[in-house]
Amino acid sequence: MTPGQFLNAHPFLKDLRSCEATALLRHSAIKSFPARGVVFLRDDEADGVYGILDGSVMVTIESSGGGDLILRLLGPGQLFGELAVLDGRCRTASAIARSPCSFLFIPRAVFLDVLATHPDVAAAVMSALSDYLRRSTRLILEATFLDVARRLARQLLELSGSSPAGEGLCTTLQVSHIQISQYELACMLGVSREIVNRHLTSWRRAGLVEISRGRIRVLDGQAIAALARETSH
Amino acid sequence: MTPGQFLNAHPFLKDLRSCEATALLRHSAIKSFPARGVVFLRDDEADGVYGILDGSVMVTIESSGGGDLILRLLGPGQLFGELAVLDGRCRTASAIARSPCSFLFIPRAVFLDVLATHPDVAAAVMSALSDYLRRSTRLILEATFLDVARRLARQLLELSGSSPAGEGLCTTLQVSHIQISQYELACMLGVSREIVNRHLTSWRRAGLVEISRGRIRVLDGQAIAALARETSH
DNA sequence: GGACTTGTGTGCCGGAGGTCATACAACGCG
DNA sequence: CGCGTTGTATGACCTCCGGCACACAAGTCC
Repeated sequence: MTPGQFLNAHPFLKDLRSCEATALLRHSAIKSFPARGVVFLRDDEADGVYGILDGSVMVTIESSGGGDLILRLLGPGQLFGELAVLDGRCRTASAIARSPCSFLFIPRAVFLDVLATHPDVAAAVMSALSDYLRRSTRLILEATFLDVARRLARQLLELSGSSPAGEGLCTTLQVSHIQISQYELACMLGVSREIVNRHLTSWRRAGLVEISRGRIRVLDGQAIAALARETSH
Repeated sequence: MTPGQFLNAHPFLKDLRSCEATALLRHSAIKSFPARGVVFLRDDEADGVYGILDGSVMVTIESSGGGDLILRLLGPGQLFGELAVLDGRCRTASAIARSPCSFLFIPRAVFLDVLATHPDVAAAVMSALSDYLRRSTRLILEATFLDVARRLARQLLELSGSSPAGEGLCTTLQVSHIQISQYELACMLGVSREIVNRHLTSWRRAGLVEISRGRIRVLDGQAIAALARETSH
C-alpha cells in the first residue's frame, strides 16, 4: 500500500484536498520495522501517529506480574498511536510488529495541525475515539460476564472477519483461516494458553475447527457463532 | 450548584466567554429526577448531555445474564452522556440517579454547535475521551491480572478520593467514609456481593476498615494502599 | 407497631480456570 | 545434520470465586 492510497482510504483523512494531502506527505516519513520490532513502548513520549502501509502490528500491555495483554491487532490501512498524541501524555500501551512492517509516520505537530485546521477531521477523530470507547466497554462487559468458551468463540469470529460485535446472523458459510498462535489468542482474552488449547481441541474433535501450527481454520462458522451467542448457563 | 457555577467549573466549558455561556444556558434546561430515577437507558437515542448540579448518578450496563455492571459513579460538577452525542449512535450504558438529582441538560444540537465553533472546546473533549480510554484500558488490565482483594482495595482508595490511579504514595492519614452498599461495590468490580463482604469483613477484623449499613470507613489508608500495591502472588 | 424491603454476615459446595510438569511436533540456524 | 526455540497437547492438582441457603439487622411504608 502506498502512502497516497493510505490517505485516500483512511476515514480521518480521506476528506483532505489533494494539495493538503501532498503537504501532509511532505512532512511525514516512511518507517520500517522487522518482525518483532518495537515501534514504541508503554510510557514512551508520543512523537507521532503511525499509518500501517504493510504488515501487522499488535498493541500490548505487559502487566507487572509478567503476563501480556494484547489489546488490538492491526493491519494495512489502519492508524494507531493517536491517543497519546491527542492528549500529549505518555503511551498507554506498546506497539510491536508481528511481521515486517512499513508505516507512514505523521509527526505529532503535523497531525495536531491538521486537526486544528479541519473541524471535520476533528469530528471524525472524536467519532473514532467514541468507537474505541464503545469497543472497550464491550470488552469489559464480556470479560466480566462471559466464560472463556464464549469469548474465545467471539474472538475467532471477529478475527475471521465476520460479525465484529458478535451480533447479527453469521451468514458466511465459507471457511476462513486465522493466522495466530494459541498463545497470542490467550493474551487477547487474558487467559492461559492451556485453557485456549483445551477449548480449541474440543472444538476440533467436534469438527468445528481445524488447527495447525500458528493457524486456525474455522470449519463451521454457524456452530461457533451459536457458541458465542449462547446465554449464560 | 447553579448552572452558572457548573459552566465556570467544568474543564470543557470554562473557557467560553460569558455572553456565550448565557446563550448556552438559554438553550439548555434544568431536569430533575428522584432517587432511582432513570435518566436514560442503554440503546436510547442520544438527546443531549447532562451536567450534574446536585445528586449522584451511576452509569451501568445490565448484562443479558441478569448481572449489573457499574461503570462510573458521578457527582456534582461532572458531565455525562457525551459519548453517544458525539458519534450520533445509541447510548452504550444506562444512567440512573442514586439520589434525588438535578441536571443542566444541554441538547445535542446545542452541544455539537459549541464543539464546531470552538476548536479549544473540541480539543478538551478529545482529551477527556482519551482519558476515559486510558481509564478503561487500566480497568481491563486490572480486571484480567489482579485478584479481587487488590481491586477492591484500589476501588476503596479511589472512592475515598486518594490516588485514583492506585499509584503514588498514600500520604493521607485521615480516615474517610464512603457512601456505598457492598452490592454496588461488587457491581463496580464485576464480582459477587458475598466475596466483597468476605474481604471487607476480614479487613474489618484486622482493624483496616469500619463497616455500617451502606457505608464504609477506611481507618488505615496506608494498609489498604499496601494491599492495593502488592505484587501478584 | 407489624410487615416488607434492603443490606449485611457466613457456611458449604461445585466448577472454571491457573499452574506445573511433561511430551512431542515443527521450524530455524549454525 | 543436530540442537535450540517455538508452538501444541494433555494430565494432575489447587485456588478462587460463584451460587445457594439461611440468619439477622436496619430502614420504610402502611
